[in-house]
Order: sequence, then C-alpha cells, then structure tokens
Amino acid sequence: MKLKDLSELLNLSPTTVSRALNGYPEVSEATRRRVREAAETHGYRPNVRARSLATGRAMAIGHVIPLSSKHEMMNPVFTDFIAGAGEVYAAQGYDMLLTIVPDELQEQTYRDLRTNGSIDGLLVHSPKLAEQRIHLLNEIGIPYVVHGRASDCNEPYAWVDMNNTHAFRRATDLLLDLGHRRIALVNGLADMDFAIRRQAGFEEAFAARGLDTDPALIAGEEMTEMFGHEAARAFLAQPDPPTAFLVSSIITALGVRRAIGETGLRLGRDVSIVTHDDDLSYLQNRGDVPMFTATRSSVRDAGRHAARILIDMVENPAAGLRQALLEAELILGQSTGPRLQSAAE
Amino acid sequence: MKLKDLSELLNLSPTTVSRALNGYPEVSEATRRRVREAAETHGYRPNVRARSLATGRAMAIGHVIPLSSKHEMMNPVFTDFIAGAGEVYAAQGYDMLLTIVPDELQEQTYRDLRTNGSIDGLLVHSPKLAEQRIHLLNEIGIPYVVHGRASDCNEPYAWVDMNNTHAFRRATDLLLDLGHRRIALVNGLADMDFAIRRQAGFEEAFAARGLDTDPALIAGEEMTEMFGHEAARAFLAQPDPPTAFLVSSIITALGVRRAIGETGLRLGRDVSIVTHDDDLSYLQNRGDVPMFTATRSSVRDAGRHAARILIDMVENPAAGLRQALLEAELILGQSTGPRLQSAAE
DNA sequence: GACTCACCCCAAAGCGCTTTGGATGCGGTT
DNA sequence: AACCGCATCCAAAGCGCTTTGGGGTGAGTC
Repeated sequence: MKLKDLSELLNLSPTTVSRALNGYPEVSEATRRRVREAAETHGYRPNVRARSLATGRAMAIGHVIPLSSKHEMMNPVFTDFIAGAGEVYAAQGYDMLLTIVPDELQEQTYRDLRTNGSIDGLLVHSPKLAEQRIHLLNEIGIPYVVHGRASDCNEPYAWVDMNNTHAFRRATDLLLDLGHRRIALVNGLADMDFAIRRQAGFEEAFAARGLDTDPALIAGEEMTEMFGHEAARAFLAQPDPPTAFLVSSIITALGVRRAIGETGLRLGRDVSIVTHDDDLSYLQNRGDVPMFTATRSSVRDAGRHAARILIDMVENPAAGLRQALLEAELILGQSTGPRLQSAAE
Repeated sequence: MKLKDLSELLNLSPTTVSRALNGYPEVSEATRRRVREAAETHGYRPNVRARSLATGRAMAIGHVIPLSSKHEMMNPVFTDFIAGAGEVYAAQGYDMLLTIVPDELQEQTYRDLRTNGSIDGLLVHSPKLAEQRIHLLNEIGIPYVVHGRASDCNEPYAWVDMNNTHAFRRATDLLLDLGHRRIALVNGLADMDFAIRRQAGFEEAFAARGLDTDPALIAGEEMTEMFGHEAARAFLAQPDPPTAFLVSSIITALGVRRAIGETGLRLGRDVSIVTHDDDLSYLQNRGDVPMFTATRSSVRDAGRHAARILIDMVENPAAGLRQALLEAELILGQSTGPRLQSAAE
C-alpha cells in the first residue's frame, strides 16, 4: 500500500493525503479524519526512504562504537546507554543506526555516514583525552553529542557526562575519612577521558589533606573482571598493601572482590572497596544494604539525556550546543568500613 | 557531491557513472577507472536513501530488542552478539538498525519495519518457548534469523542457536561424576526457550542415571547478579542444601559465588559451580585455570553466524532457510571439585 | 450580480539514484 | 559498399514521497 494507492482509494490526490497525514493545515478536518482512518485500516506506512529522500531528513541517529583492535572489547555500559537513548528515539520517531567499526576506520565512517545521508545526527562514545573525532565532526558539520568529554579539546561541542572528578573526589574523601591512607585506584584505560578525571578527583582529595597518592597503587586498563582481579592481586601482594580500593566499574570491582576473597581478607572489614556504579540493569547494586559502597549514576539516564539533546540539536540547529553534567550519588554499602589498626601501630 | 555533479565533471552521463561505479559491464575499463578515480578524489558517496529507493533494497538489517516492561533489563549478552553481527554487516556493506521496543509494541514494530522499507532482514532476539513472532514474521514475509529457537513452534524458520540441552547435559554429568547429587539449577526466565532446553539437559543427565532432580532446587529469573545471589542464598539455607550449582549465566554465577562466600563455604571445595559462559569480552573466564568451570560458547561468534546466514537469505531468497547449531566446549576451572563427604556419612 | 477571500484540493516538479531501451560509432564480413 | 555485431554511451522513466504554485468552489460583501 503506497501513498498513491491510498489516494486513489479515497478519490483524493496524493498531495492531499500526504498533507492530511502530516498535519498540514491546508486540509479540512473531515478529510483528515477520513484519510487517517483509511490509512489505519489499510495499514499504510509511508516509505521511510522515499520520505527522507524528499525531505532531506533521515530520521535516524547514528551510534558509532569504536572497537579497538587491541582489546576487541565491547563496553558493557553501552547496552544500558542505548536502551535509554533508544527509548527516546522511538518516542520521537527516529531510528538508531549502529555502526561498529575498527578504530582505524572511524574517520572514514563518520564522513561516509554524513555524505551518505543515512543519519541526521551522531552519538559519539568513549572519548579519549585528546579526541580527534571532535575536530573531525566539527569540520564535517553534523550535529553530534559526545557521551563524556575530551579534556584536551578546546573546540566547542555538545556533551553529556557524569561529574567524574567530583564523584571520585567524594569517594576518596569517604575512604580517607574512614582512616584509609593506602588506597589503590583501579581505573579504566589511561587515555580515556573519564579515567583521567577520576584520577584527578582521587588526587584532589589526597592533596586537600596534604597527603600524597602512591603511583604504585594506581592501575588502568579495560574494565574487565579479569583486570580487577589481576590488579588487586598485584596490589595486595605488595609489602605495604592497600587497605582500600577505589574502582571505576562494578565489573572490575567484582574482580577486585574475588582477589580479596582469595587472599582470605574480609571485604568491608579488612579491606574496603568503593566503586563507580553505572546502574546496569543486570548488575544492580541495590538492596537494603547494597553490596558495594558506590558512586552511582545511571548510564541509561545518560543515554536518555544525550538522545534528547541530540534530537533537539537536529531539529533546532540554531539553538546552539548543549551540555549536561550529571551528578553521581554516593551509596553506602557493605564493602566499606573503617581502617583496621594493624598490630604494629 | 552527487552523481549528477560527478557526471558533469567527467563529461559523462549519470547512467555511465552509475554503471561504472557499480561494476556493470557496459562501460569500458578505461572509463571505469577514470570514474573511480574521480569519485575517490572528490569523495563521492552515493546517497543511500536514493539508492535504496531506486533498487528497492534497504541495505540494512534490523535488530529488535524487546524490553520487557516488568524487568526493563537489557541482556548483557546482547553487546557481544551485535559486535559479532556488526562486524559482518560492515564487511558486507549493510547497516544495522536497532530498535528497542516494549514487549507490547513488538508486533506493530515488525510490521512497520517491513512496510517502511527500512530494512531487508531481521534478527530476532530472545525467543520464548511459544514464540508468536515467528508466525507473525512468516506472515509478514521478510527474511529473518532467530538467535535461539522456539521449541513450541512448528513453523519453519531460520535460526542460530547453541546446543543448550547438550551443554547442560554434559555439565550435569560432570557434577554427577564428581559425586554431587544435590545440584541446584539457577536458570534464566522460565518462558525462555534456552532456559527450557537447559533444564531438559539437566534432567536428562539425572534421568540417565536413574536419579531425580529436586524441583526445590530449580530457580529461574532474569539473569542478574542479584538473582544469582538471592537464589543461592535461599538454596543454601535449606535443610539439605545443594553441594553444587549449575548456572545459566556467568553474571548470575558471580552472584552465586558471592552467596557462597558469605556463607563461609569455599568454592571448588565445599561447593561447586558450573556455569554457562557466553565468552563476553568484559567478563572472560580464562587464564591457566579459569575461575569457573563452564560450558563456553562465544555469543559473538553466534552473532557472526546469524548475520552471515541472514545476509545470505536476503541476497539469495531462493536458497531456503538455514540453521546453525553451535556446540559449547566444557572448560574446567577452579569452581568444581569432588563432593565432600559430610560427617554423617 | 460581480467581486473578494478563505478554504480545499490538485498537478507537477523534484529529492538522488538505478535501469530500461535505445543511439552512436567503429571494425570486420560478405 | 552495404551490412552486421559489438562496445560504449546516453535520455528518460521511475522508485515513493513532499512541496510549490496554482485552481476551483462557495460564502460573504457591496
């Protein structure tokens, strides 16, 4: 069933039918109703391709997921982020176009998507400290929103980010308040912007008390469970092991907890963990007393925010860039406790 | 830069340029080269919408992710599945269209995607035991591949699945061989097809030895860490607690392990776990001795398979339905050991 | 009754591409 | 020299929609 068929069926011109369905005022309410009903009963759906060819709008948002050839790792956070974004897209009539692309092909992909005409806007994931993509996208000239920020980039861009520095500042303060001094930071990859901000918050808290962080207690890698396990094992094997861990992902924190368990220490008594918690649907850190003390910030919410901002920019190009800084809440769970005095002290 | 511009630039007709770029034989090799080079240097990319309007092919595959309103849970397995599928799509020039849709809107979504013209084929996720979607899609008439199967469906359809029954049969046999008799099954949602097959394999192994499973030791829910924790806690609190757990997801298994740890039991000695392992990139169960004994089957591989099959069906409609049954491998890890004799025996 | 003015509606062009059905020119045959 | 066949190329139609620029009709006005 296409527009023409429907119009013939109704003894109307395609013009009128199109206008009726798209809510233009040049058509009487009676006709509009008649058209709407006919469209409904005959299951007419406008061909998206034809429409977007005619309007110049793709009604689609692209998500480009870079897949580093080294790690081949899909960020688990991604699932919930697109769930949030997808919700908004669906509500606004947009499609989501997902492209998973090796790091080295990214530039071409962005350019193609643009000239292709297959999307109206882009969502950029996993920004690094110095993010060339922003420059590229500004040059290409397509609306986009970055999930996260790029500290070393001084060009303007729209973003949605969590207040990483502040969250980790608070988390560190908590551990320091509990008496911990040997605190290990188990972070994400060192060139990721969020990881750098988190480390900054960590160091800020130490500095504010005139204390120093120990570089030997800082590690950064892809945030897998295995990495958390390995890093924690290594830290705990040091002569002067940490009494607390600050971890960047709840998945990594599970690995840290495993290592702690293997060492025979008790979590929340002998050793503390504070982790960031993206509030993933399959890994919820909830309950009367959540298993982890955590800085929580829903990544699904971030997805919703980003999608809304992006659509707004697409539909309203004059409005300018928009940003949103989401705050994390500090959740007290079972994984923290005051530092135990060692026998020597 | 559009086709017409390029053709004027080259003093050729749009026809010839189109043919040259698309590899039609009606154009001389010299011209083809000239056109290709010009296209390259001027960064010409055909407009996907216009092309697909003309050809009738969308060059896009749709993935529809049902989001149950009850659970609002994104399956973490999904991340790696689409990573695999996306790889294949990219290589074959297809786009991936992702739609996240509440359960109740699914039917309309499928119909729309079809009549919309925005996709050439569909990937169906998370089939349940009795899957109405298959009937619907057969009726709609669009190529699709199901990730998983629907046991209660006797219509023909293409699928890619893991051999769930066999995997869990083997896993159960292993535990039985180790002397375990009280084995708990911590499964996925009871109406999911894979969960039913896994339970079947579980029961099959018992039956083959003339043993009975205990319904009080079977639980099924969304496979979150929390569920694993709660289910295991409840089982361990029973008067005659299980000495082994068979778990459907490594994430759930982490919860089970947590519960075991809390009870003061030692994993691999006092209690055993065998889990299914989808080989998620961020939760790898590897190393000299992996942390979990597991039935491993890469869901990313499954994604690749499914994508290949689907594209094949799209480009080659006459070829008929295709299926692929992937076998899991049994990995021995640290989480299993022989059943300890209790003092009473 | 002629005129204006809304109000509804339509024909046709156009979005950027593919594809059908020729047209053209050239070397080779007879 | 006329003819044929082949290799190259092109004009124009068409994919399904939106949108521009009218055109007809009836009520209201003088």
